[in-house]
Amino acid sequence: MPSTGGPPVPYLPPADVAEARRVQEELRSRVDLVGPGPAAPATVAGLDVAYAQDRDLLAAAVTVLDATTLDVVDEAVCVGRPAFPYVPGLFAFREMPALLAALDRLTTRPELLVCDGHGLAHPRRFGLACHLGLVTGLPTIGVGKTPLVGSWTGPGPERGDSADLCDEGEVVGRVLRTQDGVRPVFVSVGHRMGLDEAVERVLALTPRYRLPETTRTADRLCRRALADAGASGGDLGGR
DNA sequence: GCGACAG
DNA sequence: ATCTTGTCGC
Repeated sequence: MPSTGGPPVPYLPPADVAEARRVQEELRSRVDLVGPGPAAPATVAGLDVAYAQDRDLLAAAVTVLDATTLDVVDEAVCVGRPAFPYVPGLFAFREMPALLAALDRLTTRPELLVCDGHGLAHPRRFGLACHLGLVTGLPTIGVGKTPLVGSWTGPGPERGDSADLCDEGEVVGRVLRTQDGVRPVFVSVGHRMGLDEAVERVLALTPRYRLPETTRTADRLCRRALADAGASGGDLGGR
């Protein structure tokens, strides 16, 4: 029986920065960094958030893709207010409430979540992808566009070339070239997934562009939702 | 003490 | 994240 990492973890909004760090320290041991995840997932979801700083608004989007065709088969958004200030390393507390609300609005249950941000590659080894994995119980992967922690050498210039991302003497992720000659992305395990497996999934999601199709579709959706929220009066909701 | 710092 | 023109290259 594949483990889901124990009993469900509720999402609890922290009162301040110190409490947020304590929550991460407490939950980090419950992450499953090995997996394996689904051998051949039928669906993969992408999550992303867009901000309108000046209006104190945010839109969280989830798109569910057919893992083979990469067509969008389901999607949901949630427009709301940032739930926490932006503090590097505590990023999850800002976006999670809206992301969870969007996930709740899906009509299907994706088999894998690809997050816009890191998982294990985090100062306390508990980035957004890990937290989202524990709370949803789903396998998750973190894909960051820029590093938060760690150092590396390489990777080679071609699609598929990669190098270990190391921090404090441990491998916390993989720096992966998803297209020939483009800047690499930073892949790390979120939950219920091994690193090699995560890298394979990301490559399967990047047949053409630097970023996974999941991230690209979710990005377009949350931007559109934010624009609509401004055009249609400004009331929240998500439909 | 000084800088760095996912989105 | 977001604010933004032009520019290099396929």
